Amino acid sequence: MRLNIFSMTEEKYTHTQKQVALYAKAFAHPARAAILQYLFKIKTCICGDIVDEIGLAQSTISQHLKELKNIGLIQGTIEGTSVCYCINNENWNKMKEVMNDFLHQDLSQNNCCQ
Amino acid sequence: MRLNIFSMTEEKYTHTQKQVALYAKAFAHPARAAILQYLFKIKTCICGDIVDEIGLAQSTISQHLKELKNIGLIQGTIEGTSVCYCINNENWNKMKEVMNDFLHQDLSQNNCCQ
DNA sequence: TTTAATAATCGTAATAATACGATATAGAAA
DNA sequence: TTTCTATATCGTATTATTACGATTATTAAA
Repeated sequence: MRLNIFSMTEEKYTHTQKQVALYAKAFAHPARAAILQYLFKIKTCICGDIVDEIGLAQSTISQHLKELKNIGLIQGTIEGTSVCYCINNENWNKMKEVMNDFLHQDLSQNNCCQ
Repeated sequence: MRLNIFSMTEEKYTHTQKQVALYAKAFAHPARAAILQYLFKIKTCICGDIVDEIGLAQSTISQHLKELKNIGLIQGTIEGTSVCYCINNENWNKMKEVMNDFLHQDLSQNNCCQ
């Protein structure tokens, strides 16, 4: 996943559409959904054990963590020889607003086929 | 996008995590976000003009529509020589529930790095 | 029927995502 | 310093996604 792929920078799409797509990409792999859920579940920062929690290679987890960090949904703090990761509340809430607006579009009159 | 890619069928992830990833993939391209927004905006079914609305080839739009239809978020009804597409309310609401649960996980105690 | 319009599908090229092992880096402990 | 531990990054193979033109299929209209 990259930020500057062709379709993301095209003027073809609105800012919102690009934002939705970008955030959705963060969740579009079950490993990242699992990482985020885990960070919420333990309700604190964790140093280390994500690799044990999810059965993927250390380098793969690191790659997923980097993507989540680039998007801003998590943050990492160096803690000695390990890194503590946790949800970035502020950015998570910003993301939630964007996604909520998208998910809660009004459907009331959209029923001609149903 | 396919439903049966390796990572989606692995027992490694929970049903929820796989569902979140699957739904997120639907939004993970700005063209699909745009198509869905457009279907909401016009508040009715549309026969045709999605191709004009979004500047992509007809075959590309058709591909995106197929993906959205496979996931169940939209439905198409043949109407003469064209096809009327609209949001599938029931499935959209199911998706919303899954995504809402994921997005609204409790953050209150998750503040040790912030 | 023939022709036109509309959308789906096919074939395929280009790009992106994913995974993993190997290696590098940085800090802690000895 | 040397060694250990934890994590990041590199290189790369595999697979998935995306886009588009060409073709096919279906229905409407002439």
